[in-house]
Amino acid sequence: MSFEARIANEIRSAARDAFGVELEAVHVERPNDPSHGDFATNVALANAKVFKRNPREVAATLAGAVEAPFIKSAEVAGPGFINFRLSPGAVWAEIASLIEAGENYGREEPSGEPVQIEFVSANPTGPMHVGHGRQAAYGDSLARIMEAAGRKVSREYYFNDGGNQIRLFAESVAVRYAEMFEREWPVEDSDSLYKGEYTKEVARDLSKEYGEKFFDMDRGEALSEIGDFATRWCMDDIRRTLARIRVRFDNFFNEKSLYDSGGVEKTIEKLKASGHTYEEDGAVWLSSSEFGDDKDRVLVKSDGSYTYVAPDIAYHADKWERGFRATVNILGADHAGYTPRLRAGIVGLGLPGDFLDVELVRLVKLMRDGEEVKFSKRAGNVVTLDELMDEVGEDVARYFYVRFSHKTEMGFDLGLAIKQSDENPVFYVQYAHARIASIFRRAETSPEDVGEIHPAELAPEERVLAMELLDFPRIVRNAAAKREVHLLPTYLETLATRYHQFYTIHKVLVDDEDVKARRLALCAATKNVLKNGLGLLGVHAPERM
RNA sequence: GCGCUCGUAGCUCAGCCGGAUAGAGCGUCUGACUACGAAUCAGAAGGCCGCAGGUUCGAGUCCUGCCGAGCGCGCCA
Repeated sequence: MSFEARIANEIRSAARDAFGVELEAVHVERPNDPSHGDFATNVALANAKVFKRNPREVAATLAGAVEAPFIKSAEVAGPGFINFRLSPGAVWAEIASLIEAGENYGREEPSGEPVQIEFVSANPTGPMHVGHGRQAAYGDSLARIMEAAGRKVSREYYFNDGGNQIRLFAESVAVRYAEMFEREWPVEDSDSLYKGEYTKEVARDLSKEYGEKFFDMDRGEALSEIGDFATRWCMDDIRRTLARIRVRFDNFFNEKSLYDSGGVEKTIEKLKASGHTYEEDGAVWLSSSEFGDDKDRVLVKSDGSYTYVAPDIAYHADKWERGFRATVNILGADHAGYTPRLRAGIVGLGLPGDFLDVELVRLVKLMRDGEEVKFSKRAGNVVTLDELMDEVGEDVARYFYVRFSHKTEMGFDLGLAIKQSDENPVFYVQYAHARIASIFRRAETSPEDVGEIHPAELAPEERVLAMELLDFPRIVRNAAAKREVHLLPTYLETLATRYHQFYTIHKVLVDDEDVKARRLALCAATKNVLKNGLGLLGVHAPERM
């Protein structure tokens, strides 16, 4: 049990004994100022009305009543805070068990209902770009963090391999393909085609495998086959990129299977039967405005084809049928308006609306030499995720992506990122880890074997470091609950600072065996937390650098 | 116009369930390597926390309004 929880329990029982008051929420926090002790609580202030007494008086009574071996002192301060100091023995015991826990420190065994997280879900019409990268890094880290916080997680990638975009993409490749044989592939609207260089690569591979066969085929069949090939090509490429940025999925789900299984049709029929649809102008509309959407949406167009909403609703019905009762969709901020209509469809099917939860990730504003790089997949001037990683490396890319709240716009100046890579916060955190590894090499021992710890009073830098280390599980829980991945990088940078400060003032490898064992324990504990924390972000913790 | 997300140091951003003197990195300036890694540390400068009200013992944090930014508001996805 954390010190916060243990202190809260002490306070609760003290309030019960001294005042006959049953306290509900007892807020215990770490003060910013070390002179205010290791922990502080504002109960006397926050519950002034309940106690019907002067807060300072209440605080004094509570502080006097608290008595536990792990608490060294409890003092009243300011308008009525109670400041706690922990006994060194208790702190060292926690540090020892932290080291003992190893990779499980900060991690709870997953239990209960699984949550399904859907993210990236980029269409297979081109390589992943830097915007996808942010969603990939955020989604994967969130999944890891939620797992660490004790939630079962299933990661899924939904890809659209049918529909208009794919048809356009097939045509784009067909045009390139024809060029290779110096022939023509007539298209209606060449402006809407994908123009990226990669379309040539797809065409080259296509021609290698099939030669000129598509010129002799029925145009529709040819396009369908080319589309299949091009889609597969892109998915292979995307999977490679995902692997490179260390993002894994439990399942890749394709839109086509929903048509093949009749899922889309079944969903539409169900919606019709539910009475939440109507026909107008030859189209089938979903009465989504009944469920909070701005307006009603078309499900089936007047030409009989589906809008993208239809398969998406079917897809979510499928998630429900597969047994998921909680899902999180991670989407680009440009899809903000999409949630209400999808939720309307879900509710229309009789499923609970909170089955679907959405996190919007702001787009990445990519800068190069102070100028914004506009990117558009069709125009072809995309900066791909692979190019970004080529320039700054996988660790920097992953770390940088999640360093800021996913809700804020992120400006990423490529030129600057390369130039400043030496001063990058990733290296700051990694350096602390490598530095510790170096100490253990010199000490000729391992972090798992630091010897017996004989508790003693901690120096200020040691105490601050220790308290930071013991805060890790709370940070993980908090990040998971709020789905704010950036709390981890923020924490790790603070921890690294605490360690560097400790390191500068205190020599670890001293002659006094007791002192050495305690300091080595702090090093081992820090190394462990840095490694676990970076692991949650998909960033390496190097032994040397 | 309506909706969503934001507005904190020159720049990029933190800030726990409302707590004590609002923090870090980059940039600028000054110091510290013949002790375990100087990719580090210590210090300085730099703030009407967008503006105005409200809630209360206490507001960067909660509420309302305004100003500003981004995104969305298709029988595109």
